[in-house]
Amino acid sequence: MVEEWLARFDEDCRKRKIRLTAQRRAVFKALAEDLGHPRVEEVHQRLKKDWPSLPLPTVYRIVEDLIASGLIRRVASEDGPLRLDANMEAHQHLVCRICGRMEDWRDERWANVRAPSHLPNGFLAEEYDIRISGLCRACAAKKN
Amino acid sequence: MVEEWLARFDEDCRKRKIRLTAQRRAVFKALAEDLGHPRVEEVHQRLKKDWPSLPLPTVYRIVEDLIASGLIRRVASEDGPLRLDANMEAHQHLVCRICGRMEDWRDERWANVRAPSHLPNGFLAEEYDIRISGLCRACAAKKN
DNA sequence: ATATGTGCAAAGATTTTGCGACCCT
DNA sequence: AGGGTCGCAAAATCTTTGCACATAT
Repeated sequence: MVEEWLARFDEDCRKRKIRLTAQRRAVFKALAEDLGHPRVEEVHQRLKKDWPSLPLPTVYRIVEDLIASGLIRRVASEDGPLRLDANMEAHQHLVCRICGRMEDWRDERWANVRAPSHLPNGFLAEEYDIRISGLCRACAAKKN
Repeated sequence: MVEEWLARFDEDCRKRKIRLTAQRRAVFKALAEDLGHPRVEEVHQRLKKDWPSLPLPTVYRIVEDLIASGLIRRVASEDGPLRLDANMEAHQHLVCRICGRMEDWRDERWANVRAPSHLPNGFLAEEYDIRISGLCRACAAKKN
């Protein structure tokens, strides 16, 4: 699957006129290999073994570019560091209100949702980000 | 409306055995008066005029407590600072993928959605946070 | 060739922590 | 009275910026 995504990545870069650099490809590859919503810091660590010198600020810049181009997306942890997701397919997240932990979840009810054609202030909908907020088992147990 | 929310706040504090302090009440009041998803820093600024000495770290601690108790909630800006919302009623957000700007939006289709009774790993659903991700008018214009 | 992207170093912004004093219940 | 909270100061974490050099198209 990673191979397939990388091929599409190259194609998308050409299509969107973003320069395809080795650094960008490496960052995307790291994200495609880790779909557990890693932080930028974690991506950087993962890249260390193949690319020991790639600096963290560069990873930040690349991540920003890829998000702006729609090749990856942010999935806010709601409590601090930015988290990333190379999975652009429709899926939902369960987010713990207390510890911020987040896991993927897919419910067919949401799969075919479409945005209304008219949203306020000319907002251009691209996709739904549906998250169910609540308590994970561990935090629920702590509260009794 | 703010008065009503404050009354409920006092009651909820008692109910949940959180000590009702003047500081906590002031923070909640500031949030009830500004429903535009302020950052912690903005809440702190707003409190300055009524409470010049209340330190920022204390605001952080109070905010953390109120979130953990379900009296307010986080609405992640997806690109950095934590944002807060004292409006606990069901509503949706439009979030710009590029600039992170976020606005409230209410669609009746979502108003009465209920969480499935069984979620993975014993996750305890409290509410849906439905956000439509895309481009705000300004960012859409910049991209042509 | 040239505009775009990267590396390096430094700073900026945001959030957390430790500890003694204070105050709600 | 006693344990949760607050104030203060300091630090840790996360993210951005400026500028010179390198590189993709």
